[in-house]
Amino acid sequence: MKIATWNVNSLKVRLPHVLDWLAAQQPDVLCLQELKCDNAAFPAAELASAGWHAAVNGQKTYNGVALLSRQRAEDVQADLPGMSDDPQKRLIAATFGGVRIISAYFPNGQALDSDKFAYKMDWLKALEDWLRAELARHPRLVLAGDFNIAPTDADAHESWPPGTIHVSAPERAAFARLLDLGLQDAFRLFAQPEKSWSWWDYRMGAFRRNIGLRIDHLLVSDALRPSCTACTIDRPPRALERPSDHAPVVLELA
DNA sequence: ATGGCGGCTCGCAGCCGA
Repeated sequence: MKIATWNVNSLKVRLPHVLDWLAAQQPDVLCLQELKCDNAAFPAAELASAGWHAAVNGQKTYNGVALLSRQRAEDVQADLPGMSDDPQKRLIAATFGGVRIISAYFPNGQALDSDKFAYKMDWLKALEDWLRAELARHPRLVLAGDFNIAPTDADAHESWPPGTIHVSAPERAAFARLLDLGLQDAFRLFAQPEKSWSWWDYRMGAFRRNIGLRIDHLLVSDALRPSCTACTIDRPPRALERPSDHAPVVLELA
């Protein structure tokens, strides 16, 4: 089983890249984030023509997540139960072949003294609380998405200011609490090149200079860990014309 | 590295992302 995650930064703009990537990579499930379109504007027909089902939790302008798959999604859930008043569309979960797969777009947080950072930490707490129950219901589980957290110093270019957004101690502690629920960072189950990033700023030639962060992750439950055979960051899409600023991350399960 | 890019919007400037 092949599961991937990709923050596309506007599905409308990136649809040609996504269709090409799906055709070439043939994943079982692709978790998308930052659709920036509502459910009515979601390009379901174009995807269906290529043979892909979609479970969508869309939002205009910001956020928006989806699960694309060859098999139809089962037991679809949108949003975090603990954030029922939150209008931001950041999570969708469904079951595929007995594996629970979550596509999540974690809040950015902007800066540690921002209201958006408080929201990020609240969201992380709600995720942790829900995930504990979700893991009990679904031992075979993958939490995939744009976490907006670089979990260790090896996951951020040295130029990223220590202690700031994406690398701060409270964010990393929240990430560690997710692992404590019985999850593994699939990327780190395998030997990887140094300076492996999943996001590069559009500005200042960051991709060409390989200045970035590893903030897109696939966390696998303990029950799935023995099945993991590979996890890689697929850089070439970041080099396309008019790319997303994120690259896909791909997990292979035996 | 703090801006520079690129997406969005009852748009033509400002917000947001990371």
